[in-house]
Amino acid sequence: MDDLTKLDGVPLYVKIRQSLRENILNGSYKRGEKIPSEEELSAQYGVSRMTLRHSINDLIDEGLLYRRQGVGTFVAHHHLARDHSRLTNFFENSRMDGLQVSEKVLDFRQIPAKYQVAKALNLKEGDPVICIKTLRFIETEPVTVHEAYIPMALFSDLLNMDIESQSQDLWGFYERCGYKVKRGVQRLEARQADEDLADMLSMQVGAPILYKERTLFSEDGTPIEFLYCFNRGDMYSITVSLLR
Amino acid sequence: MDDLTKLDGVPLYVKIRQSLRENILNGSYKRGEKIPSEEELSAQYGVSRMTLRHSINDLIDEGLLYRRQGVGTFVAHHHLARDHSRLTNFFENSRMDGLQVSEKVLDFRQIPAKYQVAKALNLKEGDPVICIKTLRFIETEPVTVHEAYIPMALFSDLLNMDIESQSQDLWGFYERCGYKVKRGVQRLEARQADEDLADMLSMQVGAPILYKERTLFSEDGTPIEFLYCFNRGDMYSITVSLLR
DNA sequence: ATAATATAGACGTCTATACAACCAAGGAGA
DNA sequence: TCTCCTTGGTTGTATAGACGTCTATATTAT
Repeated sequence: MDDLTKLDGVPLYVKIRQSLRENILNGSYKRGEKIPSEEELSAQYGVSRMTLRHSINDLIDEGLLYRRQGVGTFVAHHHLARDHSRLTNFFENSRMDGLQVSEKVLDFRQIPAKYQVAKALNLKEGDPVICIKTLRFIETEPVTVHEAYIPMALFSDLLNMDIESQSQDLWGFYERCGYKVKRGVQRLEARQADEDLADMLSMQVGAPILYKERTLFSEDGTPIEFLYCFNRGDMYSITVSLLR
Repeated sequence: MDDLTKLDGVPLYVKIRQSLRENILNGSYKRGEKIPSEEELSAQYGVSRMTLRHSINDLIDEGLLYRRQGVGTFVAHHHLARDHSRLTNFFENSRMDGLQVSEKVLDFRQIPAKYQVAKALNLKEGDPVICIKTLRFIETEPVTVHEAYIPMALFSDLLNMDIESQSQDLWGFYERCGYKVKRGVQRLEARQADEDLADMLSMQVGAPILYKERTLFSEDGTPIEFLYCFNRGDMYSITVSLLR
């Protein structure tokens, strides 16, 4: 049943986690039902109980399992869609839905940071930042004005690159520079389109705009991007998952 | 330095986690700097390395620390505000900001579930649900129309209770019924006030509304609440943190 | 019947140890 | 000077075992 032949560099707990995850998703372990005890499973997989617990802990974090001390470990009744629990970006998300997405770069240059940008990026007012302003489309329809600021000090390479090709994969670019996007904080408001926005997004002045401000952080907590985002209210909604 | 006298029922890893957290927050371990090695800390606290790692793992999940294999463990440069990373509710949040909050119950009764409600709560259309509609105020200003649906089957007790006192602490009520709020999924849109909303929220027809749909889940994945929420765009914003 | 108690099974915590993987820095050799 | 390699330090994975705590159930006493 379970090979788990070693020597491939994949940790045991990862393989076991994967095996358990499959059993849950394909229904071998049914929703709400108790799975075998840790003792039993560790014997089944031929690993120590601590290793097995490592796998189960991960699946609990994913929301697939839950424990009741003194009773057992159970499959959750409701599996949250994986995307919801993750920080994803516009292109990833929309392409996942099978939609054609594209963008047009409106502006791209180095400027001194204004107060709000500097504060979010942990810089001083006036420090150099790169500003990338784009208009984003879903299936030829303009839906979002996107205004990103990234610290010059971290990503000066960007200025020497082909922005058209980079701007669609900023996250990849960050990673190639050694900063993995790990966390973010975003704030959302409902606003109304002013003349500029209405013009760019082909909508009426006063129509609803879903406004978003977001800061992205790398694993070590360095702020790597601050973003203003104006989304057409009639074309865009944002889904997020919450933990307690 | 570190007492950790046992016999109080508090696990060692929790005490150590707390001690480390304090050292981080009060600056004994400075941002970006390396903390002592796991070997060193486990000796310092007089516990095994595995126990110490348990504490550190928790703090990494909180975003206070990060590891670099082969190098060490470091204090994150940017500590996300604790509230942001958590699922919190309206009253908790606003009171934390020192604001006076209150609410008026507009409607409270048992009704058959409509399609969307039934689907979110994992019920069949027409199954009985309890509907609680309230108007919420910050400092005498109406800001939110709040329409919650909860499954009759789980919380029939609610009908026999003083709704005025319960509705302000629904989460506490859920918990007393054995369902701890653990996860949530919410979707946000920008909309415009119709006549009803404009009237209730003392705003003009067409003014922006931050619309929110939310489902809450207990630890075992049972959906326990589905919510429509209409927030005055000029008074309300939503902040969430994201993980990757 | 009801209440107190014992028990078995399950998860929760903790230890002591071992080796693997990885990284930084310094030394050896070309 | 430059490259390669060794080495020490640190985190990553894994083990076997012990004991604590909690829950549900069966048993016993009242």
